[in-house]
Amino acid sequence: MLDLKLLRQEMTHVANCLATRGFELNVEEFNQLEATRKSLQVTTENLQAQRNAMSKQIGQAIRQGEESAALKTQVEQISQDLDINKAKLAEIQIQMNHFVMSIPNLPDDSVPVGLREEDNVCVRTWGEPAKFDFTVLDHVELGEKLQGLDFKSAVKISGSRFIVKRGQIAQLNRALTQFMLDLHTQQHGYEEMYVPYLVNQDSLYGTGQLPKFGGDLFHTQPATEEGVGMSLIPTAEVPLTNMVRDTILEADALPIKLTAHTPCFRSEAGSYGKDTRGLIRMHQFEKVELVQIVDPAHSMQALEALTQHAETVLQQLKLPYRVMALCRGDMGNGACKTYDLEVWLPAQGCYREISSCSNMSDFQARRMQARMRVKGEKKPILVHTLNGSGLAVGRTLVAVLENYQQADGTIRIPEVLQPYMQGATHIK
RNA sequence: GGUGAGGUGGCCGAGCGGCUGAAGGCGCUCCCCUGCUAAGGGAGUAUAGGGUUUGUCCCCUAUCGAGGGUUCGAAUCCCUCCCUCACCGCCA
Repeated sequence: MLDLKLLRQEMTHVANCLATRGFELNVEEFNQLEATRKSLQVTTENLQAQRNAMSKQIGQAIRQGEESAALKTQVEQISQDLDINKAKLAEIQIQMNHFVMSIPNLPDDSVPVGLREEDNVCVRTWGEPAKFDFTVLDHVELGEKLQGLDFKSAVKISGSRFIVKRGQIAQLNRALTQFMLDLHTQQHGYEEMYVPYLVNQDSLYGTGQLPKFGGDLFHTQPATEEGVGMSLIPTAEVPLTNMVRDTILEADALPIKLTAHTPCFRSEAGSYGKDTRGLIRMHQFEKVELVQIVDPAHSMQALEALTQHAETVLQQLKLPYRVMALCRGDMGNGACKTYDLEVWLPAQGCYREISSCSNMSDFQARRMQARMRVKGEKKPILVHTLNGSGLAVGRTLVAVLENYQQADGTIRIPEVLQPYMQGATHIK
């Protein structure tokens, strides 16, 4: 959510800036809403002030045993007007709120201009794609050959875009998450968290999934008729970031660095036909998430650091990758800057996204009212929030299978994972 | 799920229809005093929105778990919901 004051005062600048990410701000609609809001709010507050003052008079009159009936009828009239105005104002505020909540974040100046994926800029690459002297298999063939990826059972049990992993592959999956969590907690200073997988609506508004992207989520049925159901998390970013919702933090409590391993659930509505083969796009997948809550002055350095933390996972696994700075049009709604990590997949002969690291600046903090106290400042200021995958476990598994495959269809186990596999060196 | 007790400012805790944005205490900030330390005295100390100015000044409104209701007026009364605690039941 953007700063309403900024929106009011720098409308043209904001609109132009948003246009560079492909969002058309309806200036006219906003101005109209704003004008109506202003006049309604002023009259409403004036009426309230009148009512409060006269009610006080009535109180005094009664205490002194004076007549108060005339005053009462006057106030009654005011109250009636007030009710009408209040209702109108509430309606406008709902509209305003929806309007503002639907506006994406302003991109940072350093973000490449462009609207499509092709406009993303490669910042650096790491590692060399290995050369194979045999025909490489993709992870689906490898997984089925090793009887470790069971797509048939998953379809029977749940449907498409689900997976059953078994045996050594299931274990490798577990090894990956253990390895990632250990790395981030022991080397990168994150606190390990265990969080709910079902969250309430406030949390989803806080991190920006709602109101715009409810269709990407799985929602549970309301528990009661009036009650609103909870939703399965699409990423641990939601519970982790919402830890600081409605909180004023002391400066010395920052930065807060949190990590959690959770399943993630996405409806993938609108992605029909995309990545239908294999593990790339699942309704349920696992991720080790990194979240940082920082002083706004340091958020850009924090983004670089957080991206490094995610990169370290790939480096230790010796998986070739590249870092892409997303262009304005390709970034997620709440991000002011995003780096995607793309891992090399030999079977596809291309790099595929395995992590997305974003600085959300104050976009989520404003929605969540997550603030900090600054020395010398009277008012608390909004913190900045960042998040990134460190990494998507399912896709990392794909990368390991494909990059570490051998001519006979077996898989070497990356050295750093072997301690987590009882010292095993291969999956056969 | 049942019964009972509660949810008030950074924290503790009063208030139970108007004089309460909220006593008192703790904490914190500034000042004074005391040669250090301890103690003492004084002042200040919520958040959000708006008006007005762009002067960190002033004014207004809202907020005592959330949402409704009663009333001229609600932290205070009524209803619904959420949460916390205790006991019972059930259960991984």
